[in-house]
Amino acid sequence: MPTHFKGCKEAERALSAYINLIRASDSITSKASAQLEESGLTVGQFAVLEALHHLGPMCQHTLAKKLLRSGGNITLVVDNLEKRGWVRRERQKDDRRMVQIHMTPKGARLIAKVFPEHAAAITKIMSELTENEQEELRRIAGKLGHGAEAFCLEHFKREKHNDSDQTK
Amino acid sequence: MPTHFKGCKEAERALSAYINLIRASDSITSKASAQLEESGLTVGQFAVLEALHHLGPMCQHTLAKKLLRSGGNITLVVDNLEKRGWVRRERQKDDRRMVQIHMTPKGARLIAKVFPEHAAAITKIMSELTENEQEELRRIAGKLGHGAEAFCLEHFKREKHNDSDQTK
DNA sequence: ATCCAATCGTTTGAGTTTGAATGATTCAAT
DNA sequence: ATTGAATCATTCAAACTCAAACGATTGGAT
Repeated sequence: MPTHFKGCKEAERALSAYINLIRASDSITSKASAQLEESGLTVGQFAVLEALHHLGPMCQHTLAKKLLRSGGNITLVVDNLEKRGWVRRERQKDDRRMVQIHMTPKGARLIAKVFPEHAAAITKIMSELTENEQEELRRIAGKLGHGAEAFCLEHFKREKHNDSDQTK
Repeated sequence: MPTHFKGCKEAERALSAYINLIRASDSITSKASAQLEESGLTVGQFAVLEALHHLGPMCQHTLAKKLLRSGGNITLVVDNLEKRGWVRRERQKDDRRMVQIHMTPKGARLIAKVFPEHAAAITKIMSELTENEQEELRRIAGKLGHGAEAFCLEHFKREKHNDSDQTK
């Protein structure tokens, strides 16, 4: 490498954006996890319960893909959720390789309470930004994260729109 | 506007932005760590070496504050860096509670090689965004991450053009 | 029917991270 | 000088994460 760096200005701009992106993400994550901790939930546990809450029962493999976690990780998280009586495993009859994860009534009550709290906390944190800034952040960050398939909070919108059905 | 669900639209906007932010951060972090892995460095190890590279020797407590990590974590990371001969510990004479962490020549050579590679990788990833988008991302994410004190990559800028401006 | 590859969940080992407890050292106030 | 509070590094237990190896199950090809 010679003394002058080929993309000095470009690198400067990219790294500044990168640093602030990571920092913002860390900051919000730590606030959010502190808030979840009060309910006795870890971030991973919340993600699983929320996916089940909004999308219904599903097998662990689907869960792993949706939450972008390894299969082994899902096994552990579901283990812990099962220990606390928030979900139960149910072997599928037609394909015994799969295990459907169902929320228990207790788990459903928990997530029904915690999710709005969590959403409100996120909303409050994001309210440091103007509406336009939030829109821009969504758009720009969306371009960077296209590799990631689905994060379940995404389905929050749909739930809010068809408000009449909560029957599971 | 009679909204019995206060802030529905607002929450929707906030959560969408939040989800994309986290997703983008995860995506970039996984790419970056994969790239660092080729040099045998973890993200935490890179962060420590980089801090020492740009800011000079410092004690572990300072390192922990700068990198937003726990003291125990820094001890472990420094342990591992020391095992591989990249840093050395040096008890401070004037205050024997503190241990200054110095980079070895071997560590200096490593970070001098790896840092430009890493910066280039980040720059490439961020080049999915236009210049304006990068600027906007930096500005908006900066508003959200103000709680976080200092991430050492930040000092990259100053190092790169310390001939023109020093507002330090 | 039998074999083979793919899929799914679990287990294991290694790494990272935190928080609490511990021990050493320093500094300030007697 | 002695005590007591504060600071710093280390250690430990716990949790989370991944990748790889493994066993069970399924479906397709022969």
